[in-house]
Amino acid sequence: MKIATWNVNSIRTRQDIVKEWLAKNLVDVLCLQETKVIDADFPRSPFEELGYHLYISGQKAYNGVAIFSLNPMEDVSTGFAPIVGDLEAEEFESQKRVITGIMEGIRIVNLYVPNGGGLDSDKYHYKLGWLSILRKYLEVFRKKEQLEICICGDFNIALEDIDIYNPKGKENHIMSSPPEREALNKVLEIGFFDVFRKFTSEGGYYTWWDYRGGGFQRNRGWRIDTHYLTSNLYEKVVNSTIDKATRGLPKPSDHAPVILEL
DNA sequence: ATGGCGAATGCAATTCGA
Repeated sequence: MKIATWNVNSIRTRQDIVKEWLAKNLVDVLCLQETKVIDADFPRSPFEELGYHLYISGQKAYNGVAIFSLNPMEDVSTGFAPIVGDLEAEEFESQKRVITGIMEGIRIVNLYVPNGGGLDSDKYHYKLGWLSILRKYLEVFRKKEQLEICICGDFNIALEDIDIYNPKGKENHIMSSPPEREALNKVLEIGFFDVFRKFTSEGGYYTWWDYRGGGFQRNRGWRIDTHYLTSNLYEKVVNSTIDKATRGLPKPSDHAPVILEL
């Protein structure tokens, strides 16, 4: 089984690229972020024609997540509220960044972590608060279900310096500041492991390259899109790769898809 | 340090992303 994650930076703009990629790769599950479209306007048919079931949670202009699955998913929900309660989730429900469902006994959680703006901005604190609720959300699943969990998506955090092309001075940079790393590490302490690092320990592998300044051509990138797995699932994974070639296509997303194989 | 590029909105210029 293959589970992929891809921040597409607008599903309407990237519709053809995603369809062609899926037709070639036919992954069992594709988790998308930054779909940037309300559910009523989501381009469903190209993907349904390939045999996928679509589970979507979008909004106007920003954010938006979706899961495409070859087999139907069970117990699909969107946002934090159905899991942690309305009161805890209240502040975070207007931005569509979370969708989950069960696929072949695996709880799959697709996330678009807030960008965070500048250090110490309102958006930065929103990001840290969001990660705190995410921890509670995942703890509920761990307690009430006996399922292995795959969380994947755009985390907007590079956990280690080797995940950044030039880590020098990046402790004061969004996506690599110590409080962000600490907040994500607290989530992972529940029992999640970075599956890409099971296979690749060296640096130089990235999933996002800035559109500006020839970031991709110079391989000035960041590894911020990942799968984190509970231990039994982690042990079963046989491969984890980044499809860097998609970033070199005409009119690409600034992120490349990441694929794991069970 | 700054700005650069791209998308959405909505029709020019601004907001947002990372």
